[in-house]
Amino acid sequence: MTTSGRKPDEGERYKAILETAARLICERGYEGTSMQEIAAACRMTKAGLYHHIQNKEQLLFAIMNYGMDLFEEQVLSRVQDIADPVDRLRACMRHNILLVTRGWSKEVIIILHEHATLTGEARAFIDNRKKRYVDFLEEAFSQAAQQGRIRPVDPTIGAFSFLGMVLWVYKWFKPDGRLTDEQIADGMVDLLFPPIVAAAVDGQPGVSSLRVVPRAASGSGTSSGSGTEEP
Amino acid sequence: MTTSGRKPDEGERYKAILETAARLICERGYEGTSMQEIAAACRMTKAGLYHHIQNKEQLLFAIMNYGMDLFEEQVLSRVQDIADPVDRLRACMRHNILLVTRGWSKEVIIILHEHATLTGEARAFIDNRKKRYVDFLEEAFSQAAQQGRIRPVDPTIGAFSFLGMVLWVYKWFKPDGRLTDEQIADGMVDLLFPPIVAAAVDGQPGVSSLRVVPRAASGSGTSSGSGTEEP
DNA sequence: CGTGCTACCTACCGGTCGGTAGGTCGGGGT
DNA sequence: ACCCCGACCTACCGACCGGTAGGTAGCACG
Repeated sequence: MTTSGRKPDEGERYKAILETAARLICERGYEGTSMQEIAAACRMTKAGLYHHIQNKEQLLFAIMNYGMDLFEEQVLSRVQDIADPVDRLRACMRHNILLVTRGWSKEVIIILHEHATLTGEARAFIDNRKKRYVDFLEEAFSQAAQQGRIRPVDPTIGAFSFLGMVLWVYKWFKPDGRLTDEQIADGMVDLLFPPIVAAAVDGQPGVSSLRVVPRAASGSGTSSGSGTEEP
Repeated sequence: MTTSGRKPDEGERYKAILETAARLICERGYEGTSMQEIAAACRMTKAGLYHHIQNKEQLLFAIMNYGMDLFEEQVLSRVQDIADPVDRLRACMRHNILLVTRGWSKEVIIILHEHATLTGEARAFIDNRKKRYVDFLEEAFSQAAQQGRIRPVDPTIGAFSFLGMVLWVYKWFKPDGRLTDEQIADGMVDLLFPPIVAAAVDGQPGVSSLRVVPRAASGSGTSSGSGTEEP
C-alpha cells in the first residue's frame, strides 16, 4: 500500500495551515491577528508554525496566491472560453459573486480586503495577477461594445464598475439576509447586462441590444428593511 | 478684541487631531497604526494625546462620525432635494465618486475600509448612519423604477450596485492614472443611468427610458494599459 | 498672592508582538 | 545498531503595544 494511508502529505499540511490562517486573518484582519493565535489554531506552538513558514508577510503572500489560484480555477477558467462577450461577462459576474458569498476560500476575501497590506515585490506580484483579470474584463467590454451588444463605454470604466458591484458584496452580504446570493447574482447580471428583447428600433438591423422598457409601474414597494447591512 | 486672536480653539484642536490620526490610519490601517505614531504626528507625547481622547477605539469612532458628517454635508445634503429620482441618483453618484477620489477627508476612506473594525454599540451606531444612506438610495431606485425611468430592479440590488461601483473606487483610483475622476464619474453615471433619447418605443407614452443603441461599432480600441491599478 | 484648571510632560505598567536559538523525539534508510 | 532529518517543542529575545499615575508650567480669575 505504498504511500496511501492518509498521512497528511507535506503539501496537504501546508495547505491546511494556509486555510486556518486565512480563516483567522479574514475574521480579525492581518495586523489584528497574531502569529500566536494562528499557531494555536493550527494546534502548534509559534515556533512549530515557523518551521513551515518564513515570516508573517510571506504567509500573507502565500494565502493571497492561493486565493488567486482558487479564483482562476472557479471563475476565470470556467468562463474564458465563452465566445459571446456579453454571455462571458454574465457568467463571469455570476461565478464571481457566488465565489464571494459562499464562504469557501476566505483567501479571496483577504485579497479583497488587504489590498494595500503587502509591499514591494510581493505586492507587485499579486497586483499583476489581479491586473490580468482587469485586462480580461476590459477585453470583454471592448468586444461587446464593438459588436454593439452594450452601450459604448470605456472598457476600464466598464471593468471597474463590474468589479465594484461584484466585489463590494463582501462588505455587506449576510447569508441570512432577505436576498439570497443567487438573487443578488441574477439581479446584478440583469441590471448591467439586460437581456435583448426588442430588435432594432430604428433602421439598423444588426444592432439590437437596447434596454427594454419596464411594464409601466412594477417596482415592488418602497425600500423597506433590506435584511442586509451597511454600504 | 475678546476671543479673536487665532488661539486654536478647543474644538479646532480636537478636529486637527482627528484629521491627523485619520491620515495615518488611512495609510497604515487601524491596527497597523500605534498611538505613539499618532501622538508624534500631532507633535505630542502619547500621554498628551490621551488627554484629548479616551482610548484608541473611541478615536476611531470619532473619526468615522466625523467622516459621516463630511459625507452628509458634501453629498447627501446637496442632492436630497432633487425632485427627479434619476437626476438625484446621477448627482449623488457624481458627488460621491468625487468625495472618494479627491484626497480631502481620509475619514471617509477609513469608514469604507474599516467596515468591521468597530464592535458593539459604536459599530451599531455607525452602521445605522450608513443604513440611512442605503435607505435613501433604495427609495430613489424604487421611485425611478415605479415611474418607469429605469428598468425594474430590486431597490436593494440597485442601491448596492450603485454603492459598489462608487465606493470600490477607493481601492484602485490613482490621481495620475489615464482617467481623471471627472471622467470616471461621467462614465459611471452614463453607464448606470443613460440619458433618455428615444421616446416610447411601443404604445406607452410616459414610459420612455430605454437604453439607446450604440452607433454601430464605436468602441475605442482594445483594453490597453488602464493607467489604474488592481481590482 | 493663591487657587483652580487646561494642557501637556516624564516615567512607567503588564502584556504581547514577531521571531529565534537550541533541544527533543520518532521513524526511515542503511 | 547507527545516524539523520523533519517536525515539532521550551524558553527566551528586544521592541513595542495601549494605557496610566502623577507631576508641572502657564494662564485666568478672585
